[in-house]
Amino acid sequence: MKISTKGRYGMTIMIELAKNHGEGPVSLKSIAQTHDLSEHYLEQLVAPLRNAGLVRSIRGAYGGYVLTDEPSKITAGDIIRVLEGPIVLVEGIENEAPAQRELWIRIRDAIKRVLDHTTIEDLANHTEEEDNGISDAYMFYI
Amino acid sequence: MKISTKGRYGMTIMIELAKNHGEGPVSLKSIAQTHDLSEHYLEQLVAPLRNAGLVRSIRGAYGGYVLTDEPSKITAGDIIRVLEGPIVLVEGIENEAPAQRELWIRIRDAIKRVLDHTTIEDLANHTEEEDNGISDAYMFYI
DNA sequence: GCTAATGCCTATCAAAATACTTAGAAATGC
DNA sequence: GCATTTCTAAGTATTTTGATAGGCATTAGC
Repeated sequence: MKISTKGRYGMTIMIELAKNHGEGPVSLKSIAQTHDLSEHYLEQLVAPLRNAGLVRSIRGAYGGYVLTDEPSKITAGDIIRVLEGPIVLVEGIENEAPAQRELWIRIRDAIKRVLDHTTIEDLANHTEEEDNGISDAYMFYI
Repeated sequence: MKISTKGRYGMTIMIELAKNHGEGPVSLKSIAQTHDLSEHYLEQLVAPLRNAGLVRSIRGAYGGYVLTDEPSKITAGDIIRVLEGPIVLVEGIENEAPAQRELWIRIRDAIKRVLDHTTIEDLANHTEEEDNGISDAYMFYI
């Protein structure tokens, strides 16, 4: 159970756009360079975001992408859902035994709550200091 | 972001054992038949559960598997972690920008809370009626 | 108008993970 | 001894992931 690079890099793009909101377009090239990612790959990820109406593109030299809405109005869920597809925790869950269904539903609700209550404004404003003490890789195991 | 059949069928096995706790071993054959699954595939899934000490096997005719502990002492997390591996939501998270890290941490904590507070006794006792109204497939999208 | 910068589109591909299947050996109750 | 069951290992088809490649379309600045 993992979030793929689609979701991750997509969040990277959107948070970068949120940080530059109201200051003109941001090019994928600059994001790719800052985060050391493949520009071509980011192009593929931004396409669904554009189709979903979350970003608007400005073509040509000095072009790039801008958010179509305020960062406070865009949630992590909006982004993750577009990029990871409509998230089905378990395929064919409706056929599953009620006992197990109960577990998937609890997990689904927990994730849903986080995704829908976390905006990219929240995240863009998040500073290093608030992370107090989380540093070792193993701390990120569930 | 999906839970694979490993985690799903593993939960199926463990809930079935929980329901029969104290009444002798349960064979994989019976579980496979009840849930219309491949017995051979279940064999592969139960091996890690045995290695992790969650179940004990009884070989030979009329053999099967039993829980090594009370159903109230075994959590969904114990099972999912064994079968899906130590769950890393995001690979190399410690290198990720603090803004994004914050999101993965919130999701991680939410999932963790559910997994560690849901026991297979909870689930085994869960009855159909409590599901009130959840029926359509789309309701399981996150 | 030319050029550089940028977005847009389609195709291809290698590696890994997933979800099994196949084949058979070893142990045990009756 | 035979049916039943666990145990072990290997093989395989499909899907997903994470890109890479090549080229066209649009625009700002000179």
